[in-house]
Amino acid sequence: MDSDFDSCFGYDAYRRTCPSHTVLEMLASKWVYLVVCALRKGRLRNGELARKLEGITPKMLTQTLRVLERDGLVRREVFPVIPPRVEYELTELGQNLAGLLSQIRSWAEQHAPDIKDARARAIADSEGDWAA
Amino acid sequence: MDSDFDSCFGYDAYRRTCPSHTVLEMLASKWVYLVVCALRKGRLRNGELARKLEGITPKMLTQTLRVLERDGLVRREVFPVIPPRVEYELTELGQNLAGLLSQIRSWAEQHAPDIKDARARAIADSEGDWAA
DNA sequence: GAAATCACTATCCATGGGGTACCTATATAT
DNA sequence: ATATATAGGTACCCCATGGATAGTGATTTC
Repeated sequence: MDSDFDSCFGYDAYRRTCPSHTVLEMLASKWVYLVVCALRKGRLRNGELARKLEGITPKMLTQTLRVLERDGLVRREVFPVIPPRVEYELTELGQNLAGLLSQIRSWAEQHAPDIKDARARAIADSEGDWAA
Repeated sequence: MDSDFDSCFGYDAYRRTCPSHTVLEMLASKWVYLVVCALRKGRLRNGELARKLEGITPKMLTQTLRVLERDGLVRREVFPVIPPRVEYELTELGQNLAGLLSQIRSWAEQHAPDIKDARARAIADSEGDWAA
């Protein structure tokens, strides 16, 4: 197993029309990564998420949470109080995914220096072209 | 370990200015996922990739490969023949990442039915609102 | 009574993702 | 000799989306 094959379960993410392709499209978002990772350790309120995810705008936060809720990865609970209180938590499916996304985030943090170096080298190389 | 902590290695992907944040941003692309996964089993030519990734346009393929090359995940080899021959393969860093991305793709294929159902339910629920 | 909290919603703007057409040079087909 | 195909791109345009800013309603705080 371990995804040695390109496609399992009868679905093929390489195919435009395959449902798994649209799932991959949904996951391919910086904010989806970060929101799911942030919720991994427990339920959080909108404001708590906003403070944790530096630079996210209210619009993007709500938009991302709505998509995750629609796709069954996040559960939204509203408390009918004033001022309003809304909490978000991962569903079982969401927790399942969060493990993988956390590994990606961890990989990004671990290899950020390598990639920074690669980018610097790419720029240096391209600047050597000026006298071609 | 195993990313039980939110940030390791002194990098924090939640911070806008952290290099790991820009790495996550780069990875948050449908075509990056698919190109890296496609190269996992060996080097491929531009045309082979184009045929494998249904629906990718030449521009997006080239753009994606250039980004991956810039970031040190893909190596590009040009053979000076006519007609031109160019091959792409993962670097060691790229192969390292490909394992994780393949797991995500595999997860997407495995859970596509669940998410399809969740979306159908979301639509059904919202359509029940018309008489609210 | 002015400001802040809280969870949004609405509106605007700009970036860039994505599509189409085109390019170079050769081999093959007609 | 002309047309087509291959191969790996580049140049140009469009619009959808990401992202910034401002507003909403009710309540507690200073």
